[in-house]
Amino acid sequence: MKTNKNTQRRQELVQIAARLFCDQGYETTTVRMLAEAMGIQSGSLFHHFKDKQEILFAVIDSGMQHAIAIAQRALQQAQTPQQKLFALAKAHLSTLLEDRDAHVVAIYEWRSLSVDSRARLVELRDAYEALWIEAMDEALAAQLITGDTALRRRLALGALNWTVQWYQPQGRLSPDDLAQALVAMVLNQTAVNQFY
Amino acid sequence: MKTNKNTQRRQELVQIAARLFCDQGYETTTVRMLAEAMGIQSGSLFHHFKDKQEILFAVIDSGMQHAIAIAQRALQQAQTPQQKLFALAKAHLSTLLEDRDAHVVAIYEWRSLSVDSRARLVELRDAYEALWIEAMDEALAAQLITGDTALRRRLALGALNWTVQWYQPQGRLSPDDLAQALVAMVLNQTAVNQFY
DNA sequence: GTCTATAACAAGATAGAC
DNA sequence: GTCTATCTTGTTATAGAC
Repeated sequence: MKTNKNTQRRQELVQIAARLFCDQGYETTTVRMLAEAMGIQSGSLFHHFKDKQEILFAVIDSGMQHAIAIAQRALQQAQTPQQKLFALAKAHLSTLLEDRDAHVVAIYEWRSLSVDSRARLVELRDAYEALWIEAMDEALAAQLITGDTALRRRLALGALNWTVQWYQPQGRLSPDDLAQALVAMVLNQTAVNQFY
Repeated sequence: MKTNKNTQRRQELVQIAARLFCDQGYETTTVRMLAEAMGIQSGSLFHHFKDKQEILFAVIDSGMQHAIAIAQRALQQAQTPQQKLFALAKAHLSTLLEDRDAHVVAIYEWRSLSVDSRARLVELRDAYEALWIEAMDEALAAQLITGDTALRRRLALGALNWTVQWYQPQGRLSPDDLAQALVAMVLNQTAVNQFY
C-alpha cells in the first residue's frame, strides 16, 4: 500500500477532490466524477488512494495542516494579546478564504470520515484550538476580558466558521474589517482601530 | 398525489426521519433504514412521501415553522431592544435544543434539497431573520450598538448556530447563561444581569 | 501510472395484491 | 395504508493487460 506518499500529483488530486466535495458534497460525488475531473479513469484513482474515504481524509487533513501553519506564522509577528487575537482571527479568515473548499468539506463532511480518521483529525483540531486558548488566557491575564474564556472562544470560532455561509470577500467588507469586528466583539470593545 | 397532507402520522414519520438524517446524514440514510425505523416496509414509505427528497424538505420545513412560531411568541413578552434580543437568542437556543435534529439537518443537508424546495425554505429563513433585523434596528435606534448591524447579526447567528457543535444543555452553562453571554457580546457590554 | 472490463452489491422507486 | 416482489440504475472497488 504505497498510497500514503505525499507526491505532488497526489496534492493536485486532493485539490480537485476538495472542489468537487465542496460543490456537491462527499456522498453525492462519485469516484467517476472525481476521476473525470482529474483527467483519468475511475479505476486509476485507486492507485493513488486506498478508497474513497481516504480522499476525504486527505482533503480535510491538508486543510487543517495548512490552517495551523498559517496561524502559527501569524502569531510570530504579534506581541500583545489583542494583536494575537487579531492575528488569529485574520489567519482563520484567510484560511477559510484561500482554502475554502477544504474547510467547507471539513465542516460539512466530518460525519463521513471513519472513526480512525476522525480521531487523527481531532488531534489537529485540538492543536489549532490550543493556539486560541493560549491567546485568550493571555487576554484574561491582561484583564482585557473577564469570565468564561472557553465560552468566548467557542462563540468566536462559531461566528468565524459560519462566515463561509455568507461572507463575500469581494464585497464592501474586507477580511481585515471582519477580523477587527470579531475581535472587538470577543473583547467587548467598540473601538475599531486599536490593533496596530 | 395526496402526499402533501399534514396528517399526524406524517408528522411522526417526519420526526423519525429527522433523527436518522441528523445522526447519519441524508445521503447515507437509505429509504430502507427510514422504513425500518418507522416500522413499515420501504415500499410503504412512498405512500406518504413522493420521494426521498420530500422527506428532507418536510423535516427542515417543520423545523423552521417551529422556530418562527417560538421566536414570535418570545417577542410578545419583550419590550426594550435588549429584552427583544435576549428573547430572540433564548428562543433560538431553545429551538436548537428542543428541535435539534431538524435544525442540524437544516444546517448540514441544505445542499441535498431541490432548487424549488430551497426557494420555498429561503422565504421562511428570510421571515425568521426579519425578526432579528427589526430587533437590531431598534437597538441601533436606541444607540445600544453602532456600526454595521447586519454584520453583528450574522456573527451572532453564526455563533448561535455553531452551538450545535459543542453545547451540552446539561452542562454547567444554562441556556439562559448562553443567551445572555451572546447578547452581551452582540451589544459589546460586559454586564450580565441587565436584561430583566 | 493508466487503461478496459467487470464483479458485487446497494440504491431509489414502482406495481399490483390485500 | 401496508405488503411483497422486482425493475432499473448507479455505486465502489478489483483484476489484469499495457
